[in-house]
Formats: sequence, structure tokens, C-alpha cells
Amino acid sequence: MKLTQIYQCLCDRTRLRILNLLHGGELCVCHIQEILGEPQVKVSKHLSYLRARGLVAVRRKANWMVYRLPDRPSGELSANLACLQDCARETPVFGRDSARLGRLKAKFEGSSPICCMTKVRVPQSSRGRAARPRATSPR
Amino acid sequence: MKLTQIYQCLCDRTRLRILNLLHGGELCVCHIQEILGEPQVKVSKHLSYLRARGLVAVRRKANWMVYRLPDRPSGELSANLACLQDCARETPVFGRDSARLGRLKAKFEGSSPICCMTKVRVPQSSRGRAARPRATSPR
DNA sequence: GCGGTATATTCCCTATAAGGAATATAGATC
DNA sequence: GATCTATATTCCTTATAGGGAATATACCGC
Repeated sequence: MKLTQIYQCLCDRTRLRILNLLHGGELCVCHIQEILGEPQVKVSKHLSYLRARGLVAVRRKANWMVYRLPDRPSGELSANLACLQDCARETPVFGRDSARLGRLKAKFEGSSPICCMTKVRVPQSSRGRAARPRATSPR
Repeated sequence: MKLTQIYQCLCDRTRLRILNLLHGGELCVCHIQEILGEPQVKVSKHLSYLRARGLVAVRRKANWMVYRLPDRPSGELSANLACLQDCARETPVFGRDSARLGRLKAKFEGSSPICCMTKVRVPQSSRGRAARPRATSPR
């Protein structure tokens, strides 16, 4: 039964937070990591778990792995994701995460917020690396 | 987060089948057992699991424990139960279970199908339970 | 090739889940 | 009281999950 696999994915708090974030569009691992404030291993493992069960899809972009909700989710999956999104409004952590995501996206307005861009070569003109290197997308 | 507890309850096939049955109204353990074709320990343990997390409520009626969906479920719970019922249509086992439940209820029409009634003293006055010779436990 | 970054995997430990066999408990009847 | 029935709990084993530390892999730029 496919349903139980879906619910297995949904019964961990970190995974719910990840899925909530992905509702806003695709994201690379480091952004998820930063928003959740969780260690890399933890985030990566939960993403693998979700991926193995078809709850997320992924593409590689240079160094970054960009995760998203599946392109053509099954009926069960989309029903449950919709239900989750609905329920998420009643639990503050999801709202806080989404707000953080919004701020993160704002930092990159213009370029899509799909990767960290930390350390993407700062065009030698710019000011020192104290502030987060402001960057253009690495392509 | 309450949500994860709900999903923990939903990520086992047997528990999903039980919840699906309870959508049709309250049921005693032996009926659930009979419909699912699962051993008593298993059913009882899953019911305990659901009860401990507030997914089902229970009342005692003589020897029988009669389980039902909660009377005033939280928003998250009712949303997810509705979603489950929706998804259940896509997985045959739920339909089969419901059909069995229907047949079982038909057997007891008039009296509510809340307990096995095996061995419930037939008040010597009454119209006997028709053809059914004072049933022994159906198993 | 080298070094750096982003992410995944492995190894290890602990916690929880699932199932069955056996036993315990609560209520009913006598 | 004893006995029966319906259900719950305990004990045990095996499987899976979740987390962290360390390590491996994949890609980039030089």
C-alpha cells in the first residue's frame, strides 16, 4: 500500500518542515539547512528518505542538489500534501520557516534562490567578504 | 508538534484499515478482528496505540470495548481523516473491509452492530435471532 | 593534476515499532 | 465463590528509525 509510505514520510517533524518549504518552490540543500538550522547530515538523510519514497524529486545544478516536490504526484500524494499545507497553518514552526524562506529569497531577488552562492566567486570589484558575498548565479 | 503523532498513527496498514472501518461507526474489538482477519493481540495493540495518541476513543459495554473516532477531533485530525477516507477509495483493501463491515452489520440489523453478541443471553421471550443458531465466536 | 565546496554515505549507538506467545484483567453468569 | 468471554498487557525478538562523527563522492575552478 503506497499510502503507508507517504505517511511514513510525514511522521517526522524535520521532514514536514522540509516539505513545507518545498511548497514554495525548489531549494538546494544548503538553503534548507540554513532555514531549518539543522546539521547537514540530518537534512541530507531526511531528503534521501523522502526521495527514496517519491515524496521529493531532485536535480543537480553544478555542486548543488536542488530538491522539489514531485512534478506529477499521485492522487494520494497531492491530497496529503494539500492537507499538510492546510494543517501547517496551525503550527507556528511552519510559518516561521516560511518567513525565513521569504527573507532568504529576498536576498537573492532577481536570481532564483536555488543555491547558496556562498563563495561563488565575488567579482573582484566588490567590498570585502565580511558581509555575505552578494552574488550572481553561478552558471 | 501534534501533527507528527497523527502521521505516526497513519503509517501502519492495519491502523489505516481500522480507522477506515470506524468511519462507519463504533465497533467492538472482536468485530474489527473478524473483519481484518488479524489476531487479537495485533488488533488490540494497534487500538491501544491509536488510543494513546487520541485517534480513537473507547467506551466499555459489558465485556466489550467499543471503539470509535473521537467525538471532537482537532482540526488537524479531522482534515487528515477526511483525506484518508478520500485516498482510501484508491486502495482496494479498504473497500473490501467496508463491504465486509456492511455484511456484518446486516447480520445484526435491528440491534446495533456494536458487539459480537455471541453468547448474549437471548431473553427467552424474544424472537430468536432467526437462523443464526446461538453463534459461537466467529473466527 | 590540486584544492575547495556541496552533498551523500558509512559506521555506530540508542530508541521505538511490530509481531507473537503467554498471561493478566474486567465483567458476566452461575 | 468458580468459570467463561472479551480484551489488555507483559515478555521477547527482530526490524527500522533517528542522530552524530567521520569519511566519501561529485563537481567546480585553476
